[in-house]
Amino acid sequence: MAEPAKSSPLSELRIALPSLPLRLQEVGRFVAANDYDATTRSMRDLAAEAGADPAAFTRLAKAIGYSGWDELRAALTEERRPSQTAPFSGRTRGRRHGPNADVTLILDKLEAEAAGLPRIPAQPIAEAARALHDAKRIWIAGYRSCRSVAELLNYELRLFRPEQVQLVGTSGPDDLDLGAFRPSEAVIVIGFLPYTHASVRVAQAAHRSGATLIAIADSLSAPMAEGADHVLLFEAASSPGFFPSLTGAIAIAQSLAAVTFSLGGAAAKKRLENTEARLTAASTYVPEKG
Amino acid sequence: MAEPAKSSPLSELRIALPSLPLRLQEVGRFVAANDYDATTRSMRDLAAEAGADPAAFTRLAKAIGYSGWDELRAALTEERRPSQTAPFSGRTRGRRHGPNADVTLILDKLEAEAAGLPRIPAQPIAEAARALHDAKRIWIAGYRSCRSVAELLNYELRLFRPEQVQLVGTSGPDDLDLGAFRPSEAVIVIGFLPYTHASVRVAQAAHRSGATLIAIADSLSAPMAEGADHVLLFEAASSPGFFPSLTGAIAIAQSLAAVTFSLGGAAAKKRLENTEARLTAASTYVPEKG
DNA sequence: AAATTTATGCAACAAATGTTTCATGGCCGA
DNA sequence: TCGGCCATGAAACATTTGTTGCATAAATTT
Repeated sequence: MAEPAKSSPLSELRIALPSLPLRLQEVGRFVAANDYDATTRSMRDLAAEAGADPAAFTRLAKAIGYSGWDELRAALTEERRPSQTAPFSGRTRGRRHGPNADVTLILDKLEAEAAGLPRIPAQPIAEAARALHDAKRIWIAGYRSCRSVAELLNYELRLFRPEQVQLVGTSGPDDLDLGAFRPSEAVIVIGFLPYTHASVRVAQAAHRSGATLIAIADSLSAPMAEGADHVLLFEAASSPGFFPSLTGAIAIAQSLAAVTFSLGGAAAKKRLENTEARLTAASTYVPEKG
Repeated sequence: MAEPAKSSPLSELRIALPSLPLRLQEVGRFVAANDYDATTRSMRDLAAEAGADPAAFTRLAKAIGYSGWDELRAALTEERRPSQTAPFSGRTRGRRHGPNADVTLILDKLEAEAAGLPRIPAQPIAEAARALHDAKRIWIAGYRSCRSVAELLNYELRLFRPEQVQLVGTSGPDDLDLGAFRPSEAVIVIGFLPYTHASVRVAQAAHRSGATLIAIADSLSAPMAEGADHVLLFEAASSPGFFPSLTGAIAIAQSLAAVTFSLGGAAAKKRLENTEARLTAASTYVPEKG
């Protein structure tokens, strides 16, 4: 009947949590959220802080397969021990294949993407943000994998400028929107190699209309960057693996939104607070633990 | 005669060390070298390992100005507490405002996000990818800003597993899909603070159904991580600015897709080539100039 | 509605913890 | 050499620790 030892005590706890009695769930959550205190302070101390019975901690430990609280605490302690894990990266560059070829791939990917971020030029982002700030309306377009970036930008900008931001193609075929661009507006197009015809069409329409065109792209020579007033560059191919990396584009999008927000000043802050208040009132969010 | 509380218990110890009796010096060195064990294990345990008398620890604590070993240990514990705030990042460099306050904000943001990426644990991603590989069907859910991550994952996975990947809530209300989860399937939920009720509902439904639950979250104690078979952690709050950072979540999503693809082997490669060929035939892409 | 199981708080328990006392042994100054 | 002083280990001490038995409350089944 003894459960086989799983990977990590915290994940064991997490897996078992939903099937536990109510009070045990409470203390389980408390332990997961305060695992450092769990390893350093006494069970009775924790019980007092969690507002629970000391016995609940013993029962919790037994419920997830340990002989008692002491054993659980020992497992948590060992997991937290600092020395065992390498402090930072620069590891195991050797074998290309092997038991953890996957892990190696991931580490290389993360490292490469981390290296790419500081190479993003900041100045153009700041300038583009000012253009967004001045625009009467903001259109956003991105296709295929870039659609996620477009939607994130749309979401964040709408938090404080709800009536002036719009995704291209939400209310029908793209072509309907392409004729709606005006000189006082801004159009953001996101794309990288291989470039879609759709994104190029949007960029051209924006240029023809006289609207401010902002391109988030992987190259200055990208077709949607032609005629753009602002080009924000990132490295899509910098990381290993099959799919082009989007972290750079996401980072640019979020920086753009952040600076535009800060340019908005008190008015933007007020509108964002209103939006958040409305969402809270609609109980969209799970209330934070008290 | 009480010494004033110095900066750090470890430096107090180091300063007082030379003027202590021989045995207390030994014990003091042992504590300095094993301070993690000093905070977690019992005094007698340490004494046994150090080959010293338990009483020596009490005397050591008193010798450097504490009321006893308990108080010294408490000080060491507080010093080691991890969550004090962000572990590093030299933020607020120089001027807070000025002509390029915006550029500074962007640079800080990019730097912080770049620093966060290598801290993403890779092993859980590899394990989750294997679970995805084995799943008969894959569901993906993410709300509000996390929707962009969900859609990116959906897009990339569908490139090579078109019939088995689906966003929760595309074909009607979410609730319709929640009843469709099966034990042989996998459900991916993305979310961070503040957590939406919708994402928690999906996670709970997945757990109840017996499907493999994969949570991409900012904390082990996130409500959608409860009962999850795999939790992939990233730092959402690591970067300055108002909006939580999504680069970590995006990087995880792309790594997950990349590893899952590589697990798919020749079959996945073949299907992706088919998809690409179809898109090329439909002239979705702008032909590369050459 | 009654019976049965389960969950939970309380209190008592034995074991372990940190501390203190005491006896011993070594050291230095008279 | 003697006598005071301090360092040190062993054992006894009062607390505190994690645990468990028990009675009650809640939930579930019959």
